[in-house]
Amino acid sequence: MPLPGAFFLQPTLTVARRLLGKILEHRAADGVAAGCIVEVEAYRGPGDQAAHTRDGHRSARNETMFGPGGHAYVYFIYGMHHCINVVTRPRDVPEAVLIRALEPIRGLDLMRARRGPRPMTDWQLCRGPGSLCRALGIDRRDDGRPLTRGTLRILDAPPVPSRLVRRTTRVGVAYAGADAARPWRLLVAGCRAVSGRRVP
DNA sequence: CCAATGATCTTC
DNA sequence: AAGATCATTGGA
Repeated sequence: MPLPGAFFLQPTLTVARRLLGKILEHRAADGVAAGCIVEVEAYRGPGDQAAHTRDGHRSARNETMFGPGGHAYVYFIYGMHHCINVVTRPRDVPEAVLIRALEPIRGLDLMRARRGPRPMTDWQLCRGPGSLCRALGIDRRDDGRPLTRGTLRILDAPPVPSRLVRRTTRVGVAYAGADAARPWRLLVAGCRAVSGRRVP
């Protein structure tokens, strides 16, 4: 079952924590692919200097973050990658959770085809925010789509036990001053699909 | 370490 | 209108 809309209206760090273990599924024209969420980062609105909505900045790119929770905020970065966020909180509270890694569950052959000819183990297919969007066939056309229904959904699954959850600082936000030090990256310990900087 | 590659944002 | 930046990735 897809998660209900109310799930996404909770405080953003709560949503981030509870998203670990849930399933991100994309039913595209060329097939279905899905994975279990194992790494996320919370971005907390106007006051968070690492967020696209810092200081209330509102533009065509981040407009989706100002809408109600439960929708996908997908943006294009570095001229070649897409990243998908889960928008949280009610309308006009511009917060979101970036999905950084998935453990592949379904459609591994399709993921492999989308990722290209480079040899890759299963757990590398959705490692990193750009990589997982490519493996699931997610791009800017998916920006603003609901995650509670339709062909891009987050499905309920058992929560990850607290003893397996680690918190660290967020990746790639060194420019954000004091907010760069906030432990708003959550990940599942011992999971090989987790991106970049590892954790004991 | 650094190049890729283009939309977005800042500044003129 | 031009220049810098970027919630990244993969290869030297």
